[in-house]
Amino acid sequence: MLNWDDLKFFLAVSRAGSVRAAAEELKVNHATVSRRINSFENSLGQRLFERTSQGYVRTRLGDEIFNEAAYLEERLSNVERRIMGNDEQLSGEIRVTMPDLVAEELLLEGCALFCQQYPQVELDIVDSIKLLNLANREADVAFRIVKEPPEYLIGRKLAVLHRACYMAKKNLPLLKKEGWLEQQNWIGWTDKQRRPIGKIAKEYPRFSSKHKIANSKLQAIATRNGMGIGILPCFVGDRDPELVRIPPYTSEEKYDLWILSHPDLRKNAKIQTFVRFMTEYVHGNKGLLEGQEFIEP
Amino acid sequence: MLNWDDLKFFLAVSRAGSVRAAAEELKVNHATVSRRINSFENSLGQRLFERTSQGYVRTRLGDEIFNEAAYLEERLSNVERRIMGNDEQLSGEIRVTMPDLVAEELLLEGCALFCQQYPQVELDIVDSIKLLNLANREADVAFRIVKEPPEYLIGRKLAVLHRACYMAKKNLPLLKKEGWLEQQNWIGWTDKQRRPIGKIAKEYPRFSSKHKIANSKLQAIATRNGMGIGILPCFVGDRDPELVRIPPYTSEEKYDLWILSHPDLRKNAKIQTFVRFMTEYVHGNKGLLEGQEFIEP
DNA sequence: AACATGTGTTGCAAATACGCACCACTCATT
DNA sequence: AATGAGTGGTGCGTATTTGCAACACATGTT
Repeated sequence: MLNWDDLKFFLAVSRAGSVRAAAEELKVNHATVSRRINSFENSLGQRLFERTSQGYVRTRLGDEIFNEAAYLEERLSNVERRIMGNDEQLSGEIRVTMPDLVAEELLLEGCALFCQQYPQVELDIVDSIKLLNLANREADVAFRIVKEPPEYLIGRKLAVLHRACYMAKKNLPLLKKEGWLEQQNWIGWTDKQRRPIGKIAKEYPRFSSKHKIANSKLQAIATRNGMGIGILPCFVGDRDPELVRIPPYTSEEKYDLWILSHPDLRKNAKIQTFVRFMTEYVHGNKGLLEGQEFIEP
Repeated sequence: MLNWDDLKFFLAVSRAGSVRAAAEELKVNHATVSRRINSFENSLGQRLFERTSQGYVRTRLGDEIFNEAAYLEERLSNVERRIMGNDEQLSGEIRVTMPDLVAEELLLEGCALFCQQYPQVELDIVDSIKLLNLANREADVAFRIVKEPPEYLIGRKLAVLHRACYMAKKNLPLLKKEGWLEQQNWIGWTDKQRRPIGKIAKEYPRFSSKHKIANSKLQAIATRNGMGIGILPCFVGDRDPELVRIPPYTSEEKYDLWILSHPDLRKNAKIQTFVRFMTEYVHGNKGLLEGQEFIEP
């Protein structure tokens, strides 16, 4: 039986005049187009195109089919419109979940831009520490900070999150005092993690730990107020005008930021548009996330 | 972008009312239909069918699409007809090659039926011992008697060919004479094979070999005329009214009959129709080929 | 003449779709 | 109840399809 999709390829090549141009239009690799046209012709036992050095030109049979196929495509776009929602515009709801810190500092801005561009789409944003279950479809899209995402989800790594050590900017004059920095303390997270780990923490072996604040946002505020040295994500610290890194100003990569969705939604136009949009948005702010926007004093 | 082929599945399920029935119509596994419908709905973000215990029932959206899709299918048949029509005129020819013996005894009858049902197809039948090259399109379809076909071709095993030992029916009365059978001789093929090989030959260790006839058809005639005991394919011997098997009437499997074509033609409708037709035809005569139609006297 | 840019094809590894064999469930018949 | 014939769903091994990258060839430019 005829493969309907083959006609789509036939039309694209017909109009574009070459395999490569058609491939771009169809957003697939040009080798795929080449092979599918060849396979289509084989299945018919007929040639639809003459191969010239400039590209593909329809044969007589190709011409005959072209008109019918073009008409079909036209009608098909009606179906598509009817399915995709009555407008060309995307509409409906997208449920998104994201960690509160990145949400506040960065992602919400991106979401706002998205809503501006697609006003019909309604975002249901859940800023939750708890990992919502994408498998159960509690959310359509998730931003997560992990090293490796679960393998049953699909998505991309958006950025490598860096962190660095910060102090309150208002204490900057004290830094010149000999021995002052050495007497400072970390701001602790929990009992177990009173001593920060990672290579960056080893730069300051003599720091002690004081306080316990198990929340990133509050850690930032505490640091801002001079309660100690905070290890904060660069996208928080570098952007905060009241914070400065301490010497030697280096940052350390810790986790990765991923955007994830369920494989079933891989072909869903609305979801994928959102994913692409946010991916691009975050890439635009990659420097901040990866701690490259800090300028040494 | 919409996958046009998904509509084909949508239509089939729509009409058949269940995944399994649609699968049969589409000649694919029902799991495939199930998964494609689910994936289609996921890509739309909307349901096209309600799942009931009796099967799939269209939703309101499904109804809307159904009309458009049904119309598209109708128009699509124009394309198909046009291609087929063109196919008839330009290359409405299938080149088939087959061994002469099976051709005469069985396959040609099937070909005749095929031509009757598809009068627009012209068969170019080459009954040749020499193996034509399917890769060079010297033939589109080949019937071959082998144990294992070359792996660069695709096809199916049609039957296991059996052979048995025959004598002229007119000599049947002599069989009652004590010791007559033991004095008979094989009809030889070539020098090297003057003594037949295989387990069936061992049943008659005392037979000598006489004559040399290197052609199956002529061997049959020779046997018919009482020149000796012939080892013949069952589809020749069992069907010949002038031949009978000798005791203990057993048959032995020797080669397999295959129908083969080039992978490039895997999707060629004409070829595949022919292959399917002939496969079915030969299956209908399987008993004869496999020597099960002989009734012991 | 060398080069860049256009064309389509092909080998190979990875992604994807498929068929098979099973399962769970519903419903009608025994 | 027990059975059988429907329904759809799922895990797994395999077959097909795809993308990538490297080609080979033609054409126009430097």
